[in-house]
Amino acid sequence: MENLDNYDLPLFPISSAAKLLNISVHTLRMYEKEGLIIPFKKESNHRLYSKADVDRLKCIRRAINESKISIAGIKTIYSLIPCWEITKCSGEDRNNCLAFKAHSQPCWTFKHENNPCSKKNCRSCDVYNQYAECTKIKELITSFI
Amino acid sequence: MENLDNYDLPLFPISSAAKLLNISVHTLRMYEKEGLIIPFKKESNHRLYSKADVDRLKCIRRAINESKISIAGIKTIYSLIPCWEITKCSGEDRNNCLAFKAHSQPCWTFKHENNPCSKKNCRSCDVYNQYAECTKIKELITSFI
DNA sequence: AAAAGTTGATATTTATAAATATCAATTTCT
DNA sequence: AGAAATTGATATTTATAAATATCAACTTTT
Repeated sequence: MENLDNYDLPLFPISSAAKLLNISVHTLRMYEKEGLIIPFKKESNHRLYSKADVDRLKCIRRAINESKISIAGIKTIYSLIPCWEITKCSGEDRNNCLAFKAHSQPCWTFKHENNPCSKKNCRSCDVYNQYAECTKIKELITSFI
Repeated sequence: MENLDNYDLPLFPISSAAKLLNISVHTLRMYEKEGLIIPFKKESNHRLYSKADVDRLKCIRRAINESKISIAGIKTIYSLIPCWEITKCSGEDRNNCLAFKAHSQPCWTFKHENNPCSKKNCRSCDVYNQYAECTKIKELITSFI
């Protein structure tokens, strides 16, 4: 996490982000379809990526290429983030929440209705933002227990 | 988990276990080397597997073949089990524990010295036993928070 | 004694996830 | 106007994890 005030601003179109990461545009769209990344979308539907997004994607690439964790594995690990604690979900909200029960999809890949998340944008949610790094997830779990 | 009183007994030599699982003997040894399974060992060093072991291995095979989670991914997920809660590890014990800090290896792949685990056999530990199924790990985390 | 187990290499095969490359029809950016 | 973006297919390539198959030298089981 760099200390830059434009760290979270939508700066890069998909082609620039792909160049920064040295991967193809298609791969970026694939990561999005899998729920690993949520880029900004202009009204025109064009994607824009922040520096934070690029860092998140670098982290994902390390997990895939160095740690040898498959995309399905990363999704499963993301699904273990105790989102209900971060969002202060009530007991009733949890029981009605597909994300709470999920164990192969991150919470932010679900549609949230009639719960604290319905008003939020997952892109700017702490659940999505603070734990891109798999290594931080254990610390997170530890901190909540 | 079948309701059989011989469920946890060392019954099958490696060749029989391999046949039951329809995989090769070498693959079973590989899973052991990766820390996914801890079979019984006779004094002669020969492996023996229980029905519980076979069920655990079936679960691991489903994660690999159906859920498409890589072995490295499974190990990472296992490392997220809050062992320190299950074993009632003290704060000081945690800080001295490699397993507590690990995020790519299950706790039972470490040597435990001078902590509550040093007296235990991981094979018969709840951390190892009760959460072979990845889907149960989220429930476990939830239960502790 | 023969069969089956052990460790520890190394080498090869197989299966498939991950990534790339296309296409087309359309829209937006500069 | 031309470049670059969009969605949504389909097809192919590439990289490598997972699994198998070998060795050899030795020990244990039956």
